[in-house]
Amino acid sequence: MAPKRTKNKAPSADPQGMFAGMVVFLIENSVQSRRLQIWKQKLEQMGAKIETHLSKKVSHVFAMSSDALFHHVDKDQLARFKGHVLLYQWLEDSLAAGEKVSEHLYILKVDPEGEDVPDKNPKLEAANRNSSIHGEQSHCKRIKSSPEEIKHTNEESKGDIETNTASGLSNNEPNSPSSVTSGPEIPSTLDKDVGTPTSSLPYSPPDLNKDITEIFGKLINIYRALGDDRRSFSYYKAIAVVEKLPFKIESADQVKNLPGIGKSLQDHIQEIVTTGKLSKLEHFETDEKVRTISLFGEVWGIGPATALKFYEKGHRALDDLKSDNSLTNVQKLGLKYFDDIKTRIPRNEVQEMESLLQKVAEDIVSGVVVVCGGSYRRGKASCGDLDIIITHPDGKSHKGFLQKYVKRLKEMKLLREDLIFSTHSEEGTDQGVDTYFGLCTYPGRELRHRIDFKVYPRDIYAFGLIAWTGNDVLNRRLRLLAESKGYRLDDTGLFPATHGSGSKRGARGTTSLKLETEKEVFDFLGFPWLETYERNL
DNA sequence: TGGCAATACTG
DNA sequence: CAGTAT
DNA sequence: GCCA
Repeated sequence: MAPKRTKNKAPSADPQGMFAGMVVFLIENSVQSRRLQIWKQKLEQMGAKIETHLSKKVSHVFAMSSDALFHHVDKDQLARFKGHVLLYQWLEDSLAAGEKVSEHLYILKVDPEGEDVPDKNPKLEAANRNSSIHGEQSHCKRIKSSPEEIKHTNEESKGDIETNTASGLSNNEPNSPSSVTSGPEIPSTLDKDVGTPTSSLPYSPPDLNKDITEIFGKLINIYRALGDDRRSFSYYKAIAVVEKLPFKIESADQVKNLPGIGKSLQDHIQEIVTTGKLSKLEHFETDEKVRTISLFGEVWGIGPATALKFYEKGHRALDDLKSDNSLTNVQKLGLKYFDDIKTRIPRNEVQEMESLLQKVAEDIVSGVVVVCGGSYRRGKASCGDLDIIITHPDGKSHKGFLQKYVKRLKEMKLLREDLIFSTHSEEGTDQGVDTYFGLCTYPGRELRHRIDFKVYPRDIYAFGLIAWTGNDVLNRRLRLLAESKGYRLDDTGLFPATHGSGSKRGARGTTSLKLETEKEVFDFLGFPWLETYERNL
C-alpha cells in the first residue's frame, strides 16, 4: 500500500502554490455551491488557508459583489478589517492565468457608500489589461465564465498546436522551439528571467525581500556543496514562499506562520531584516574549507565526498587536483574543460546545433524527432548546456538509434568526449530511456560544451519533454500536483500512486497513463497551460 | 525521529 | 557499494 | 532546514 503521502481526499496543499500564505474568508452568499466547492479546493490546493470566520488572521475576503458582502458581514467589523477584500473574479482570473493577477481591478470598497465597482485607476487598469493573459479584461460585477469556461477558452487560443497531425506525434511540440526562436525574441539581457509575458505584469512580485532570498540562495549552494541536500532544499522552499509575499518583511512575526519557515529560518530572517546580513553566511563565505569544497564541487564528476577528500589531502586549488592520480576519467575531463563547460552558449549557436543534430538524426532514421530542451526551449538567450530529447513517431524506431547517432556524431567531431553512455532499449522490448552525456563542440571550434541526449519511446515522450524542458520549479509543481491527485509523475510517465505494489519507475506492468502531448499532461493535472517560454518560473 | 524522488552509471 | 548526476 |  501507499506508504504515506497522497490521500485522495483532501489534496495536500502545495506549499509553493500560487496562493501560499493567504488566509481567506469566503462569503458564500449568492455563490453557486458547485463553484464555491471548486474555489475552496483550488485555494487549499494551492496553499491558501480557509478560515470559517473573519478572524484576525484573515488576509483576504472574497465576495461575489458588494451586496453580498454587506449582507453577510457586519459593516463595522469590515471597517476594522485590514486585509484585502476582493471579488471572486480575481480567483477565477488568477486560476486561469496560472498566477496571482493584480488585485487592483477586483478590490471591493469596504466603505458602504462605495459601489460595487472595483477601484478604477485608469493607469493601472490599462497596464493590467495589457499584461493579462487573455487580453480581454476581466471585469467584475458580472461573473460570466465558470472556471471550466475560462479554462477552455484559454486553452483554445493556444491549444491549436496540438491539434496537429503527423502521425499523431506530439509533434508540433518540436515546432514550438522554433516558434519561440522566431517569435518575439528574448531580450538578450542576461539569461535570468526574461521574456515571460507573465513576469512583466505591472505589479509582479519581484524583489521585495530580495535581500533575504539572495542570502538564502547562497546558502542553498553552500549546503549543496557540503552534501546537505535536505537542508539546502529547505532554503530553496523558503525562497519560493518568501518571494510570493506581496510585502516587504520587516519582522519575523510576519513570517512565523508561513509554510516552510520554522524557528531557524525565522531567526535568520529576523537577523537579515535588522542587520542586513547573516552572520552564518559571512562565516561560510570566509571559511577556506567551505570555499575550497564548493570550488572542487563545481568540477563535473566531483561531488561533496570527493571534494572533501581532496581538501583533506591538502589540495586548495584546481591546479592541485590535476596532479592527483586518484582522479577518475570523467573528473579529468571535468577538470580539463572546467572553464569550457562553464562557458555559456549563445542561443543562436544552440539553434544551429539543434538543426544540425536534427539533420544528422534524420539521416540515420527517417522521421526521428530531435528537440533541444532545457533553457533553450524555454527561450533563454544563452544556455549552460544542451539537452537533446529524441523520439520517433512510429513508436519503435527509437530503439538502437542512440548508438548509431553517437557514433556518427563522433565521426563528424561534434561529439568529442564521453561522460556517460547508457543504453538499454537497444533491442530490448522496452520502455527504457537511452541516455548519453558527453562533451561537444560547435562546428569548427574546440570549446567544449556539455550535451545530453535522452531517447524516449514515443508513448512517454511528452513526459520526457516536460521534464527536460523544465524548469525545475515547474517540474516540482507538476509533481506535487500529480501527487495531490493520487499520481506519481516523472520523466517517464504519470502513474497511479499505487505505491508499494510495484509501481517502480517504468517497471513493466505499471504503464504510464497515455498522454500524448505536453498539453494533455497539463490538462490532465489541471495545470494552466504554459508555452515553453513561459516556463521560467 | 525519520523522511524529504528516484534511478542509472562509474570505479 | 559509495559517489555522482539528472 | 521543515514537518508530521
